[in-house]
Amino acid sequence: MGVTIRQIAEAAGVSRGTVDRALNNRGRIKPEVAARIRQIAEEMGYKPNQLGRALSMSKNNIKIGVILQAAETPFMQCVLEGIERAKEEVDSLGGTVILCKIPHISCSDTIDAMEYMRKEGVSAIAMVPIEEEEIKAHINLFVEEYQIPIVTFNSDMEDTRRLCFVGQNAFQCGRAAAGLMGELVGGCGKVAVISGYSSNPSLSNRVLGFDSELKVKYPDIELVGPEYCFEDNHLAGQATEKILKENPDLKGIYMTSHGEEGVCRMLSKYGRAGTVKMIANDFMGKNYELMREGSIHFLIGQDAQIQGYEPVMILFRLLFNGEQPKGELQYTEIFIRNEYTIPEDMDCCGIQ
Amino acid sequence: MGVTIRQIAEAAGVSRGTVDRALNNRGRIKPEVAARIRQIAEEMGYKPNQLGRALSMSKNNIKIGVILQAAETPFMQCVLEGIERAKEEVDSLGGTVILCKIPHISCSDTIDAMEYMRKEGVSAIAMVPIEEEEIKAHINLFVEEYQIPIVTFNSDMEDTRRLCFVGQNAFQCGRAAAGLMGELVGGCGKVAVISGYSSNPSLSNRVLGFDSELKVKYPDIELVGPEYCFEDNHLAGQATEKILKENPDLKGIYMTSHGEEGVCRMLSKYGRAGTVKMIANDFMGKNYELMREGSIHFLIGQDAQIQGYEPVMILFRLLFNGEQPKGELQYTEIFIRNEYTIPEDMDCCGIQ
DNA sequence: CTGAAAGCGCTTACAG
DNA sequence: CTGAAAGCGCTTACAG
Repeated sequence: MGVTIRQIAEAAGVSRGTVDRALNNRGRIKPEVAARIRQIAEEMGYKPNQLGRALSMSKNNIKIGVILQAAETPFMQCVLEGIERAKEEVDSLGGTVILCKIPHISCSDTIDAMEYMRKEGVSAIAMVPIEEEEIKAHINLFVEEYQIPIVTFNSDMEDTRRLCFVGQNAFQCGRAAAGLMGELVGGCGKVAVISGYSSNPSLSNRVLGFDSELKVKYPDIELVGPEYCFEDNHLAGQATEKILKENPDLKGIYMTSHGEEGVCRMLSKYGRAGTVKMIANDFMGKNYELMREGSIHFLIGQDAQIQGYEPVMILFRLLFNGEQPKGELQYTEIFIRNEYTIPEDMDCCGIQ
Repeated sequence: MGVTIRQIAEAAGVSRGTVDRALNNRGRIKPEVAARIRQIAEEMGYKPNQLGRALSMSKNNIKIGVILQAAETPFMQCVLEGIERAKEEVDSLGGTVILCKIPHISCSDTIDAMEYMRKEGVSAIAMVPIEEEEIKAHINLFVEEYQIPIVTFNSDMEDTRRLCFVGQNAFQCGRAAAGLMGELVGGCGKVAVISGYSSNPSLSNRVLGFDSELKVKYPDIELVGPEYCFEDNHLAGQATEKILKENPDLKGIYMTSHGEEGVCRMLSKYGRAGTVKMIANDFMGKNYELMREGSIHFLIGQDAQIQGYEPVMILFRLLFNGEQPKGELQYTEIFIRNEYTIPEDMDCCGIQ
């Protein structure tokens, strides 16, 4: 147990309020007195007790808004778990978190949500942005005009005044896949890419990272595709069939996005499951199962929970302690898993 | 902001103390009253405010002891960081953590540390045990006689009354390495193992897991070794040279323990760095560097910080909330990294 | 510029 | 079995 403000007040012969003013630079105090108190506090090794601080400040009620897109998808469900965890922590520290879940992707709903939060009097917002000029303008409006700091997560919106971004470095994710694939196929042969949507920047960046790194590090690998499957198993299966027919000597497939089951089913049908090396993304759906049975060789994942948790906590720390985020780009870790490193007691998101 | 005990008291027409007794099963309350209060609390959606709770309880001063072995090693330095983080958190919640760092491995020092902590009045101990009957007996004595719960970390001590263990599943770690190596060398050829000490159970388990999984999954791989290098670069180099001379067609090396630099230097000398596939453990020393330059292909790591952090927090949660640990064996995650998934802004331990 | 007091939500002796 | 009160360490109007 540490030194308290009361002990310092006694040692300095002043009141507790005066110590508070000195230590927290609140002004309205004679500079000499403040200096003397600060020195005494230093000598006594004073460390403010966060508990007292938080409890006392809980009158202020820090309110943070969170806007989630595509809330119905499994991935966002995991992100949501992280948000809920942060919410519990903020609650227990006397703050409040309000959440808007937007189904699918909607620009107008997003703007409505932002406006709603402003009316609710939030002091900060964490949100998944959408690639739209209107959203961009609104983010800047909130930050500059209303002084409401904004953290983006999952997708970034670089050319705005947002405080920082929390999410995956998709390009690097693709490179990691390339490094794995290069070793899996022994550095030569044909490797295909199946992606989800050509319009999705995260997925495109994975493809880009994968392609460019293969070209640099494994120039003897020939790239096939990308084919697009719109995250649909049936379409993914069709794409796989097409690729297999055109490239009977195919050695590997990298999937940037969902549709893994469809691919694996088709590989099985052609007797190629396990021999065509496969790398997929995210610890969800049937992916662990497919890895256990040998159809998927590596899974690359992001910590979805952290993507929900951190943005909220970054804002809370900012508002509560004045603590600035560590950097503008907070990339979440890129996990590589094989069948031996599947967590045993995992939550719905497959992260331990 | 949630419902408070005061609001419940008003709603129920009783005092706050009575609500406290009802909600925390403290007895000395008429069962019907207790039941009614609990129902009201439920209806109002009461969640205890941890802040008020902690501040109030900080009078009790929960004291937790931590005993660290081989504290001078880089790995334990990282574990130490986790301990420090836990200590800060416990401090800020009104508790105390006292720490004994034991240099090298000493049975008598460990017992002395345990006795010291008991005299200091700790309510629980987190410790790295040593494989000695005396330690085993002492752990049981503390748990059974003195009612001081003990959590082991880093190494386990299975047949004792310790509450739980936090650390790596070394056998599984070896299997993960086998899965990687099998793919790296294309499922056939000669693969060597270099370990640290034959007497260290963690290292032996890695070797065991590696060997057994290769036999099952890649029967065409021929195992060489294990050689022992006592975590010394020079000896590791000699072992490597011996292996290379006896097996000019060597395709891979798995190192369970330190001495990586020595191995890589020798591989370079023979012009085999990069072509002999290498898998090593832990994100420390020069390992990331060796991976960047292509000498090491995969690193398998454990979250050393968590190994320090969790044991302390498990005990704190137990003493503070009566929260039981989730399971007896809390295996930390097994991370696989290639050169593309090296965290950018890492602390000394190489974990983000 | 400084102090005395009330309050944040909970727990805990102490009376009764 | 129940209540009234003090206290944990801090912040914040309110007086002066």
